[in-house]
Amino acid sequence: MAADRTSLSKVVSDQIRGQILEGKFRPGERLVEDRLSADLGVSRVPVREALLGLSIEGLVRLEPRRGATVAEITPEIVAELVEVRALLEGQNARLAARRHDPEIVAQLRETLKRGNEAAETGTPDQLARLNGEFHERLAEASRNSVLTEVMRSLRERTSIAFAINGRDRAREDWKEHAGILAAVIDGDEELAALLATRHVHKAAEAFARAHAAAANDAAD
Amino acid sequence: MAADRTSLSKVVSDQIRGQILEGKFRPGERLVEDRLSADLGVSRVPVREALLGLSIEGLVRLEPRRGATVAEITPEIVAELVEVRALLEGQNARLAARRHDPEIVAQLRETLKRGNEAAETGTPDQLARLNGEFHERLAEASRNSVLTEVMRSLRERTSIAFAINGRDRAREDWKEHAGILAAVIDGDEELAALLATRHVHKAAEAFARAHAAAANDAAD
DNA sequence: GGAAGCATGATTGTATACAATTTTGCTGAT
DNA sequence: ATCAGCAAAATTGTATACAATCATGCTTCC
Repeated sequence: MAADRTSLSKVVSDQIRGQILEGKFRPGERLVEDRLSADLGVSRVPVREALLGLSIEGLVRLEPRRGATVAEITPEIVAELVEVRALLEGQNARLAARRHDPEIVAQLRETLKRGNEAAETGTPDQLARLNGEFHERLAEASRNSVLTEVMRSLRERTSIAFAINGRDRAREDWKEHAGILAAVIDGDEELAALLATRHVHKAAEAFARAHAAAANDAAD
Repeated sequence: MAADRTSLSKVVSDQIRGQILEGKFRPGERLVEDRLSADLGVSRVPVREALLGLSIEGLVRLEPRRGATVAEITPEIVAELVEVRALLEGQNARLAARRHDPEIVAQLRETLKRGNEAAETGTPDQLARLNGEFHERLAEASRNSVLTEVMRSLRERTSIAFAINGRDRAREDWKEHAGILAAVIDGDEELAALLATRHVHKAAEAFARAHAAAANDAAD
């Protein structure tokens, strides 16, 4: 077997995170240690460590003696997340435009191409993954690892909420991605920042509409 | 005994975090699980969970199979942290000025008073604690819990590095705090944001000077 | 004398076991 | 029928035990 350069807790953590982000575990759902450890074929210890880590990241809610649940991202929390995320995405885009590293730009172009295709024919699963990939690569373009990590954490949490946005919004997403990338390539810092900030707000508005509509349906 | 509404891992985590922030554990120092568990009178499990959490917060570095060390905050990392922190402190101060909640303002005044005293006669320990308290309360003034938590995480990490700043800088710190608070009370959003951003940069510059001087001494 | 190789001790990673607490479902009284 | 009270089951929190890996110091060979 290849040298294990990572711990089992990390693997378990990535598994659970993945299932949450894919929507396999829904917000509010209980995450029972025994069941997870049985499903993943490990003992409870690495599962506990994974859940603890995810709770600090904000993806899981941990109540003492009452166990773990998938974090419920309320509209109020979304508003707070968006307020911070919009600011950071803006600054990040500004820095990305300042550097406009050719290698990263090439990667972003590649992701953009695949994203545009997926916006038409892809599954929600693929869309979510490509969206994450675009933002991750854009975040790396600032060459600030602290910024990249904070943004990733915020993005994962908003993505749980934004999952209710449909294909219409996905098409808009990728149009906006294209605009941001163009500004980055041009080295137009101000425009890149503006578009990136606006992109977050637009996604949030789409979420707010979808959320209100869903609440209406539930009230019928 | 009063009802334990918190887990032992949390207690242990707070203990270790406190010792790191007080400088009891120095950057680069190894944190051996056995020793910590013996010192704190608990088993290794809560210690492990605490270390894992602290590593996600960025205060501890965890290498697979090689254990935990107190995170070393290099000048490069400081620069990254400061770039993000300055932005967030600015936005936070802007929001604080917009709300200028009387109750929180009263608390800030109280902390400011004690901070000014400590700047003259307090121990480095007290200074660090009061500095943290001021920034924590200022962060709460924005009424954005996400922002508060992200800022706390960034602040803790910079504070490890900024600990080498001496009493001269402490006096400047509290002068700047006074300026920020005054702008918040006035509801002057732009000034509050400017001063808060500048405050972070000034502390970073003081750190850079102190760090360079220390490096010079070491080269002698 | 120095370096490679190996044995030993120290430390981390995972599993299992047990204690403490919470949840759940039943029973019986009003 | 509903609710309080209690017993049993489920679940979490902590401790201990063992396996896997890494660090250290010795021996031996050149």
